[in-house]
Amino acid sequence: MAAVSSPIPRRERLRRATLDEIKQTAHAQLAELGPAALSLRGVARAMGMAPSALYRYVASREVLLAELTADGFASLADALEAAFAAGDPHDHLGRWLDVARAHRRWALDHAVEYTLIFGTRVPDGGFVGTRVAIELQRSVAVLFRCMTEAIKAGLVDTGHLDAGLTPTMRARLRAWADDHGVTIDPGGMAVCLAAWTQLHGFLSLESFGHLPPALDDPADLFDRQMTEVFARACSAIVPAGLPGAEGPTRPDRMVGSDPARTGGR
Amino acid sequence: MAAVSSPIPRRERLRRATLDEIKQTAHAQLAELGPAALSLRGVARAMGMAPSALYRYVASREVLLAELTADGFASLADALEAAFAAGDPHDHLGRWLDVARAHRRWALDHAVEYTLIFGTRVPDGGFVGTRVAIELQRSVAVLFRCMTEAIKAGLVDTGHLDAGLTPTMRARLRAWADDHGVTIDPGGMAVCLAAWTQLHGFLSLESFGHLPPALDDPADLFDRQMTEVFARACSAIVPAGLPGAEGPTRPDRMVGSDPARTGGR
DNA sequence: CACCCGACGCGAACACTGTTCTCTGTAGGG
DNA sequence: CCCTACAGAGAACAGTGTTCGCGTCGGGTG
Repeated sequence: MAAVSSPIPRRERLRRATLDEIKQTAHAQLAELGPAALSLRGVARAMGMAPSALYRYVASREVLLAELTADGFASLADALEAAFAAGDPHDHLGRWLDVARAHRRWALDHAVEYTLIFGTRVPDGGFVGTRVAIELQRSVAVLFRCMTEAIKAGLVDTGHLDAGLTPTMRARLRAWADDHGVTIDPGGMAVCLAAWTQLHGFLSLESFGHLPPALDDPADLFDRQMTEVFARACSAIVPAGLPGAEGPTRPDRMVGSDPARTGGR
Repeated sequence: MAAVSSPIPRRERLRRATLDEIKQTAHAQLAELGPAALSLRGVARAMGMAPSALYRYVASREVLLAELTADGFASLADALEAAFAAGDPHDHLGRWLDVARAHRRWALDHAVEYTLIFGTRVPDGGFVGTRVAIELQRSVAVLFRCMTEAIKAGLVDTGHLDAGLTPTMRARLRAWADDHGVTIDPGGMAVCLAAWTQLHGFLSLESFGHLPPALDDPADLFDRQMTEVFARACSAIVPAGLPGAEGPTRPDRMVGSDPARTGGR
C-alpha cells in the first residue's frame, strides 16, 4: 500500500521470480509432452541453466510435479468460485449448471493438469493437510454450496432423502460435514456426493477419451445429466418426469443458455 | 482333447511362454512400484535376461504398458461378465448391483491397472479398433445389458425418458447404439450413460484417494448410489421417494445383502 | 545325414535421465 | 570495506530405454 521501495528484500523477490519461471517452463513442457515426459534437464535447458542449479529451487522432480498439481487444483477452484460468484443467487439450478460447465470447460482446457490431478493415485497417507487436499476441498466446497443454498431456499426436501439412509451412512456423512465445517444434514450430503460423483465421472470419461466417439461434443448430454442430478435432489418439488426445458426456476436459464461466459480462465 | 503332441509348433509355444513370463513379471513390478517405475531393465533383471533380449518380444516399454493395459481391460470385462452371468435374471436391480459391486471390487483389488486404464489419456486418434477399445466396449456392454434387460422386462418407461431429449441428443445416442449393435431407444441409452458415468465417477474418486477419508469404507454409499441410479431409471414404477430398503423387486436382494460373492476374481 | 537360415540371447555402446558433490564468482548486509 | 551466504556451473554417478553386431543353438530342408 505504501511507497517504500519493497516490502520484500529483493533477494527474496529474485528468488521468487526464477522459481516462477521454473514452474512456468515446467508447465509449458508438461502441456505439450505429458506428465511422464517432464524432465528437469529439459526445463533447465529451456531456461539456459545448468541442471544442477535447479536444485536450489526445487528439491526433486517429484515435488515439482506435486507443486504443479497443487497449482492445478488451485486454478480449478478459482474457476469454480468465479463461476459461482457470477451466478444468479436466486436461480439455483442455473448457478449449479454454470459451475458444472465451468468445471467441464476447465477440464477440457487443462487436459494435462486434469490427468495430473484426477488420474493419479494420491500418495499414501500424506494427503490430509497437504496443499493439494486444501485446494481440492475448495473445489468441492463450491459444488456443495450450490446444493446447500438450494436446501436453505427450501428447494430440497432433505427429510425424505435422510429417510433412505442407514444409521452408519448417516454417521459417516455427518462426520464428513463436521470435518468441513458445513452444517448440512446427512441427506443433503448424500445428494452433494451423488452430484460430485456424477460430475466427476462424466468429465473423467470424457477428458480421458473413454466416451464413445459417436457422441462428439457431448456438451448437451453433460447438461442433461447435471440438470437431472439437481432435479433429483429437488424431487420433492420437481416430480418424476425429468425437466427437459421446464422447471421450477427461470426456464431461460435452465438448459444450454450461455456456455460462453462460464470459465474463469 | 486330442493326443497329438502339439497343435502349435513348439517354437511358437516357447515364444508364448517367455512372452507370458515377461508380461507376468512386468505386471508384478507394476503392482508394487506403480506404472511410472516399470522398467524393462528391471523385468530383464528379474528374469535373468539381458535387457536387449527383451526386444525380441516387446517392441518398446510403451507397447508393453499398452499390452498390460489391454489385459487389465480384459480382466475387468471378464469379472463383469462373470458377475452378470451369476446373477438372477429376474432380479434386475439385484443383478445390476452385483455387476456394479464386481466393478468396484475389481477397481480396489487391481488398483494399478485401474490407474493405467482409467487414469490415462487414451492415445490420440488411434483408439477405435484397438484391443483396448474392444475390451472397454465389452465392459460397458455388460453394464448396458443390465439396463436393457430391465427395459425389456417393462421395468423402465423409456417413453418419458425419451421425452426429455433434444433431437440432437437423440440422434447421437442412436448413432452410439448403432455403433454397438444394440437396439435401445435413445432414452434407454441416456439412462445407461448416466449409470455408467456415476459408477465410474465414484470408483475413480475412491480408488484415486480423492474421497474424503471421513467416510471410510464407502461401500454402503456406493450401494446407495447404484440403487438410486437404477431406481431413477425405473422411476415410472418407483415413485419419487428413493427406496431405502423397499422396491419393486425382491427386497432381500435390494441393498447390501451379500457383498462377498460379487467379484469374478 | 549335413546344412543352413532364422530365431534367440548376449554384451557393449549411445543418448538420455535424476541427483549429488565440489568449486567459484558475486552481490547483500553488517 | 569486508565477508559470508547463496546462485550457478561443471563433473560425476547410477540408472534408464534402445540399438547394433556378435555368437550360438535348433528345426526344417536338401
